[in-house]
Amino acid sequence: MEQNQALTAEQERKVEEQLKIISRGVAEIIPKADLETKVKRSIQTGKPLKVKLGLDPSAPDIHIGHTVVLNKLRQFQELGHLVQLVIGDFTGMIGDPTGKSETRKQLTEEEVKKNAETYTEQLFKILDREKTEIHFNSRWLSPLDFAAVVELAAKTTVARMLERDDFAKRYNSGQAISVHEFFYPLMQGYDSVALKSDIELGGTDQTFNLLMGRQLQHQYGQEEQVILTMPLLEGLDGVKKMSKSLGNYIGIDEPAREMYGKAMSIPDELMMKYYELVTDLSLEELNQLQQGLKEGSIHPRDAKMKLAHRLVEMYHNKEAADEEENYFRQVFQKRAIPEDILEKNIPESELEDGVIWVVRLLSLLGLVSTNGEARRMIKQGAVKVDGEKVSDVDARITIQDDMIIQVGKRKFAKVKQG
RNA sequence: GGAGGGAUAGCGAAGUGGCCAAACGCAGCAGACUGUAAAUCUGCCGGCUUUGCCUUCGUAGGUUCGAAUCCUACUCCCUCCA
Repeated sequence: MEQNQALTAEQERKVEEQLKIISRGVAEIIPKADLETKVKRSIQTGKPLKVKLGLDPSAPDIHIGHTVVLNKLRQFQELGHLVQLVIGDFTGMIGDPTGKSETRKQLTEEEVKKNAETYTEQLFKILDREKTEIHFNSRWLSPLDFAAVVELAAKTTVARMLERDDFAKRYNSGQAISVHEFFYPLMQGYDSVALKSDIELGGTDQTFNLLMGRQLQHQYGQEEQVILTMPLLEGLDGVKKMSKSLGNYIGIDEPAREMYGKAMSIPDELMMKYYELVTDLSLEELNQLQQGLKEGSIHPRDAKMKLAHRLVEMYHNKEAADEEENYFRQVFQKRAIPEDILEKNIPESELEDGVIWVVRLLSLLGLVSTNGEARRMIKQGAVKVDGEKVSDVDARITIQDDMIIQVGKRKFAKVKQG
């Protein structure tokens, strides 16, 4: 990282601009000085930087939490750099212990392959295919023999491993840590060695693993990568990190309606963070919004609707976004009945002279999962038939075509005579 | 290898012969209030055409009129010692 020839004024400007874009929204850059050096050199030599992102193929659906990092990658691409996606097909068979309080289940080779495919399909909704390399880390990890593995393992210490927060916690609380779990950071780090990455991205929870890459590169005689961590996006619950397994996520492949609805359900406090991390609003727009919310000139609900609209527009299109906004107004603000509700036939065999027991009806329509639930809903006044509350658990309903059954605020079904 | 502790509903956690379908907390669901937010209050929260019945307290047997609770074996987990 020496050769510090003077840059032209034009180049200086470019470096500054790149650094500004790269740094925006980032949680941490380790170390900042190296980033500057690398960017400078890249501009001087015209050689793109290799920016690595490791993907864990255990949860194949990309959600907007992932997009925080992906958007940053796209920015790199827009600046002319090269993205190295590493599908952890090999690592996936071990399972990343990060943030998990217990040993993760290992995936089979087949599961991993299948998940990886799903991944790449979705990724290019955000990334530029032309400037992306896809690597499977089994390519360099499977050929390693035991001697090589021992050598790799010798490059770090148990004490160092135990610095990692979740390992430390588990160790101290007496929970099991399998020895093989120590290999995960090593392998991820080795990926960087294999690819000679310049920069590695990840969520803040990945910091330890990313640092391992730096350490290993150093020990293998390479220039160390710069680490860039992105803030973790909390999920719909507003507390925990967005993740598929917690079910608090918005998937980028989800239907527009789901997406809009889920976006509306995020806590207010998180709204700005979402705007900042997952939309492409400019800084000025962001500030305006923030100001408006603070002064009370913008209703938080409206700001959130705009966010929901934006998201749907990004992953579907404007028409869909408009439609869902409209739907939302209809159903939730005016408490109206949506036009396109699920229709379902009630088979003749369920009827006795055209009459059916309410509880049975609800479960046939799939509005409840058990009869007990149906009873509960009825007792609590959550059930309406054609707008009329049904409060008798034993009520019999005379089926009519187009009859509308409602459970709670959001579940509707239309009865069709079969 | 030795000694000890544990396994209870989605999770955490009480319960140590009948009052246990199992306290309590969390999560979830519904109602009220709202902005399908948050907070709050109320109710529900194994299954069943439900004043009752059926299946559940790691697994399999046993004792008993009666077992989540006692006995036996097994599986898994943890702690300490080596």
